Amino acid sequence: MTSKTRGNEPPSAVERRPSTYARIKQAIADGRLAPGAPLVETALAEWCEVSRTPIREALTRLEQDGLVTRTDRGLVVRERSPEEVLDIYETRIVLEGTVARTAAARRTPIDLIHLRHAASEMAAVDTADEEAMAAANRAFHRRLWAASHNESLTDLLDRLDFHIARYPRTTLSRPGRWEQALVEHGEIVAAVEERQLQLAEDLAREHFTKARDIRLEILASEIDSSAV
Amino acid sequence: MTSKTRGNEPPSAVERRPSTYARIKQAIADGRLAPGAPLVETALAEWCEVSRTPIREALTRLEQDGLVTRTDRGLVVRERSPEEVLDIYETRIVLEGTVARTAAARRTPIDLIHLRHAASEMAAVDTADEEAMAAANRAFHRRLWAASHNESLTDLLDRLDFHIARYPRTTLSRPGRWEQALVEHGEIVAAVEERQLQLAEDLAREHFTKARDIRLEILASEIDSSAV
DNA sequence: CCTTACGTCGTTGTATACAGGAATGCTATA
DNA sequence: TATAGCATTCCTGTATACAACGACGTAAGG
Repeated sequence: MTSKTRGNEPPSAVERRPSTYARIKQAIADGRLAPGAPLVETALAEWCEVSRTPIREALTRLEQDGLVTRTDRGLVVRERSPEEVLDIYETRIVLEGTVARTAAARRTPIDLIHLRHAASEMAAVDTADEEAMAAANRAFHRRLWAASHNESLTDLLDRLDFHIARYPRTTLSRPGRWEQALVEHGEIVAAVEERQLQLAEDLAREHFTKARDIRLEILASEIDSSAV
Repeated sequence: MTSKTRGNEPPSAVERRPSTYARIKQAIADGRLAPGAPLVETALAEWCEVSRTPIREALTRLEQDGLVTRTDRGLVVRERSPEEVLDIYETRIVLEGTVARTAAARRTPIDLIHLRHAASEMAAVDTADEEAMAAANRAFHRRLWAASHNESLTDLLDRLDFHIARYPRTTLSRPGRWEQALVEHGEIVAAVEERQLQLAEDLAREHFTKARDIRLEILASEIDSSAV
């Protein structure tokens, strides 16, 4: 990736450049733009090989997303304290539980097909490829969101998701967690299929509560190792 | 951005201009820009007496907010179906319940003071001024949000709030609803004070469930009256 | 040596110029 | 009269010019 240095693009080339917004967002996601890093328009413009105008648009959107914030030193990648990270998990636990309950109430047969497909795709993923694991997991949960047919829920979860996604892979790469997640996904799908509203909600909440607990451990170990 | 030089600005010569974003948002809120209305940059630029650049920034933010959307006819004020409105209420019921529960767990003495102040301000509002009623009500609930000390919750609720706020006043101007809301607010504050987590959550959920029910009636009556 | 004042530079906010693309309407011809 | 083709005209996306503001460094004076 990072194929810059293309100044003379042939008009025939089908090369589809991702939006500046997506590019910067991705750079934040994978840590190339670390939390606290200053975002200078001219520098980003040079990086993306566009003028400041699209950069400004992207930064505006990112700021609205809450991924980027204004400090006295200008625009920087937003830093999240451990408390904030846990708060995001708490919020997500509630919303994912609600999504599961609503999906159990509203799911269509097609939703079930999609859910099962996503679950089996996930089971087939190479467990050495953390990137693919995260993608498959996300795909499954997005299918569950979609099955709730509540767009406002989906919108909010989409927002939350990226705030956590910046801290990648980790909860799923814990030994045994992946297999456990597969089982839990299966249980959630079953509850959704059988229209067990309360059960679906409880299972989803437990599922994400475990993710939060693992995150808490990770945060704790980071504090341990950084404290000197 | 907005002017930081305050204090020495005579309010006469240069009227303190709110941000273009706030202006357009307000215009959407009070219906001057009705749902479905096309948003043409040049027209808005003329209206706000600025160039297209700040307009574009505002529209980008509004689009990110979900208040404005891109159709084949360009950018328009987003229209919400009755189903979507109810879905927003459903989501909000859950989040407000969570906020109340979290506030009961985390509230500080200062939070309580703010809450009681906001409640009494609300009790003192002239019930003929729907605008003031809505503002006081919103101020109270925002205090409750703040007492939860969970910024991600607050962020999401802030987003949701405006999607509903566009349909103004109505649920509180129902006969008797205002007085009932005052009582319910008092109960919520008491539960938060006494750290009754479950009670606070239940009360908040009931409070917003009633708002949703009233909204449902309003939507029903609109359908009745529009059906010819 | 410390402090202060001034100048330069960097960065952002705003305005404007320019080009591509889509929609609309007009005209000419069958 | 209907239709096809063309021109005009919006409108948006991008680039660039410009001004204001703040930060930083340097130099001068106490």
